[in-house]
Amino acid sequence: VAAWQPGAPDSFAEAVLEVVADIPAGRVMTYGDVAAVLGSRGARVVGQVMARYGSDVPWWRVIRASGQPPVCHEHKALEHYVSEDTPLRSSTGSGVRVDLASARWSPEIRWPDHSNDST
DNA sequence: CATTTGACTGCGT
DNA sequence: AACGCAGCCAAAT
Repeated sequence: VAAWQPGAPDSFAEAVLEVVADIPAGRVMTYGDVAAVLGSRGARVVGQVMARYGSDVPWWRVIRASGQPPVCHEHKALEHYVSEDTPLRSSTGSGVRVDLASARWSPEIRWPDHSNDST
């Protein structure tokens, strides 16, 4: 991980990896949101990047607009959700749905960190 | 350079 | 609520 230099995205993929890597535990973002943060609407492009380079980033924090992790990866993602205490919305019986109403996170927020303040 | 492919999304049936 | 169809966008072939 951290094989790329922050602030110097060579490609759309690099930018995606940065945003995904910025998602804290217990929070999730939809592909469309990540794409929107990058100033693009290529939700599928984000997914495509994840499929190729996502193996090095917390991809389970990036889900579909339906609140479900990528197909074929729902089970693995669920393991991470329960491990990160991600706000789920339905039972773990059939379909892992994340509570986007609460788990949705914005990379612009940045958690209140005033450990270094300079006036 | 043109075509094809998706870890997607939103709407209609 | 589930399934199908068309739109979008950047990368890979």
